[in-house]
Amino acid sequence: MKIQAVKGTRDFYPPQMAVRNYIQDGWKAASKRNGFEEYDGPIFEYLKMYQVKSGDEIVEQLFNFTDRGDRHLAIRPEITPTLARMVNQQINTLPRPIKWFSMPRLCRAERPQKGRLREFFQWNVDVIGIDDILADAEVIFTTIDYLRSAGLGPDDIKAKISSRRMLAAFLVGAGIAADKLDTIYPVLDKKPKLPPAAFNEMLLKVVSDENLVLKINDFMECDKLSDDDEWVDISDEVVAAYKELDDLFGLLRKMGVGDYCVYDPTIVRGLAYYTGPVFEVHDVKGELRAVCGGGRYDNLLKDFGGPAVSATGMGMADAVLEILLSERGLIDKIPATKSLDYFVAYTDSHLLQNAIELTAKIRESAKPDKTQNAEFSYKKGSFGKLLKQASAVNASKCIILAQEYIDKKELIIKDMQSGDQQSLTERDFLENL
RNA sequence: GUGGAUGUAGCUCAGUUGGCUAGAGCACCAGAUUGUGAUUCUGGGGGCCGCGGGUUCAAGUCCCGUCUUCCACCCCA
Repeated sequence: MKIQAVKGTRDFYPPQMAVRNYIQDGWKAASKRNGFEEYDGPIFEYLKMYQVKSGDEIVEQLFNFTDRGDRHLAIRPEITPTLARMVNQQINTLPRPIKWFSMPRLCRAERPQKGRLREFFQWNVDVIGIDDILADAEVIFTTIDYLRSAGLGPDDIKAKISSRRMLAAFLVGAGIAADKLDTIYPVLDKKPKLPPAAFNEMLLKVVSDENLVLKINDFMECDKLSDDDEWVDISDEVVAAYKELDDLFGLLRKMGVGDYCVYDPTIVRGLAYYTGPVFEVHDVKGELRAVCGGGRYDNLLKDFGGPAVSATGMGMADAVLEILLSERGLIDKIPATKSLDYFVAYTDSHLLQNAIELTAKIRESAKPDKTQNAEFSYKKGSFGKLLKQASAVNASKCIILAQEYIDKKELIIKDMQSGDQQSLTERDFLENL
């Protein structure tokens, strides 16, 4: 019986695994450069954990099951609830700021499409316990720091930044009841995707006031952050939120990533839990869905039964990122084939035992800080074939055991690139490894 | 969940109005080549033609269903 891979999943053969490792190594390195520590949690949690913020409709969109103890469980579709749970459990003893990152494998039961799979990896970076725009700046910087290190420049990607706090203050200042905001956000989030007329119609349905529709359009079409704009003076809260956002841009410029950052009020994010700055990174051409998204979520820990602790963070999935890197030719150079430091060959099959012994000694000399690998051939072919095999496995050096080895324990070391050969006694060779 | 496209060797694909034993290139394995490799030449292994049903003397080819993949919508944590 032939069994296929499940819909929306990927098989990582060595070449694909090399790409995945390249991406994840980059995530990890950027996290560590910026002072984040790695954490992880279980791959499944109680189903109700994901219903806390998203309601029952979320159940259809995740893989859930009942275990033999009749527990209703779900494979994690995101790691933020796990993070909230873990932090809440130890909130009194964890030193602040809590700067953690993770690269969880996540599953969502959605229809696959471009840049969207049912199983993927998502880099998460969060700063918890700091109610300061500095933390937001650092999360955004870390995100850009990684993308920059992967080879993406300000002409390739932009971090579009806006403020949920400012948007909320503006809407309330314009006359919208605070308890209606959650129904308006998902509509505003669609503005970039809809033709103006359709958007206005949708918006009118939730605000029921044509003047408000115009005002909101004005606010969302403003692409420069400036306190000259008439909407800034609506209320003290708008002024405060404006100043905060302005400070954020100032910090990002100081950090040297100002070129990557633009103000974009159409970045709303559908989710209700954001409370401050929000951002998404997009490809400049606008051909792909968002590379990542994030923002401040000051109420989440409290919603998960913990204390009111502020937090800000970001999530970046591997799917869109890989498409983008690949389109820009940035993952072609990854050595997908295996490489070998030493291939041990011999001219006479009697020397196979010696080759095995020497290979083992080279491997033994490898240290954690100095890895080196060595192989011999399983096949007892002619010397020509062994050399052919050395080429095939990408060996940088081939060690040849020949008559000289029998006579005076001398090895021939052949550089596979240049073809140069030198002789060395086995003892000298092993001592200099 | 809705709609469109798709499926032939490991990969990229060809396969005539339905008609002999389903092909090519690349990849893989082996030999040419028993002390010098990566390019050359020769040979070889690989196919439930996605799966199931139907029409037909005859189906890779036509019809129906189903699954996968891709794309868009819904949703987007």
